[in-house]
Amino acid sequence: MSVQERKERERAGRERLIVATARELAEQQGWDAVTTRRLAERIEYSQPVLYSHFRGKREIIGAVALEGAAEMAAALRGATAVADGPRARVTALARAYLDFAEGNPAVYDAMFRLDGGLAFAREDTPEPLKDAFAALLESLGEVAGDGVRPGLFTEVFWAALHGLATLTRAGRLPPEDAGRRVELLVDRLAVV
Amino acid sequence: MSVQERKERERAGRERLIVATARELAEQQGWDAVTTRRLAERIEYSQPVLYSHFRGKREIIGAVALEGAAEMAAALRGATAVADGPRARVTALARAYLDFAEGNPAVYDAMFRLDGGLAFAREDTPEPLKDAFAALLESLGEVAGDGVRPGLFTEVFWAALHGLATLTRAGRLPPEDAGRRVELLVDRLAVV
DNA sequence: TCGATTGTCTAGCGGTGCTAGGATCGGCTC
DNA sequence: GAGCCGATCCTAGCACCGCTAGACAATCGA
Repeated sequence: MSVQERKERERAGRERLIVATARELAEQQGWDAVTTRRLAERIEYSQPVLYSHFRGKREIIGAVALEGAAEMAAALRGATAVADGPRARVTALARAYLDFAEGNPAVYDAMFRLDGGLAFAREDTPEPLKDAFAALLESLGEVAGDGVRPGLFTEVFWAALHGLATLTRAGRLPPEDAGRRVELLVDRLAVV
Repeated sequence: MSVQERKERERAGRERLIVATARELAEQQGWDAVTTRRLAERIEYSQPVLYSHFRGKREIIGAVALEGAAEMAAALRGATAVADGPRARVTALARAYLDFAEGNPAVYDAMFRLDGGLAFAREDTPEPLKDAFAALLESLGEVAGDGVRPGLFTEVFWAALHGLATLTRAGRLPPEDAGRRVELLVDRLAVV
């Protein structure tokens, strides 16, 4: 049995190595540079090994997305925990979200822009994704206002943040006023 | 001279054909299916002909984006023209924007998600793109509220719409509550 | 009618995601 | 300890991608 356990351990380790390497490469040079050949070379295995762990490139992106979702949830909770009052929490949440998107663009893309083959907004949505949404909901539910379903409010607020994050990074919005845009968004959307 | 003019006319016609065919193919099967080989086959010329009109695939995407921007601007102005009062105009604008994004997903992607090699939010931004933003500004400037720069307000509102459009289409947001989300967005952001 | 120029095509480069099939290595049985 | 056998991994290759060099043909002006 011990032999089999060791093999499984090694296999799991190699899988983590694949995901970590894909992420690293994506952050360094963008997802376009993450080819199966380059990835295989970096982990010092041949290409087919990748396919013994994942169905294809899409699933690797999905794995990076799940990892990122857990980190984002932690980052959001960390930011809101040290803020006083609902209004301050929402501002901290928005800033933390945009900071995460800016600081981990490849991970953010894996989560929300690319197709990682993951289910969203459904029952069989993977737990890390549900939890990241829950982290948003925890602070945003407080300021949804009367008669507005917290989930619906969270969706709208999230969409606005997502729009700001993607349009800014794609050069569609000038980066200078980023701070003022967040202020305006929180001012108007949150009911304190 | 007449010969040269005829040639230029034919050339311009073929360029329109390329752009129209690329757009059609993208709407039918997605941008991934728009390969230079398939595109060349559809216009019944060989691949290199594409490169005598455009530097590469990116520029073709850019051309589709410009065409789409003009159409979107017209659609937005058409929708707001028949609405009474600032509040109704903003609602109509938001609906028209999301309808355009849903009805022309490939064009929308060319404009705002893919890299078409176009400059945004700068002086040398192509006129159609500036005009599409202007169409947003015309209705949104009315409801920016005191002390808020209309341009900044428009950017935030636009980002929210963009977030809703992209997250919904990518399956990140359930499509059922789309209408309610727009209502909430207009309610909170617009100062009537 | 002939030469030059313009236009178009064939063929091919290096790259992509992915896979079939053979070699090699390890653990298990005798 | 020897030899079998199955798991594991790699080499080689498929069809496709964006893009381009260079040969060829059609068309124009003299």
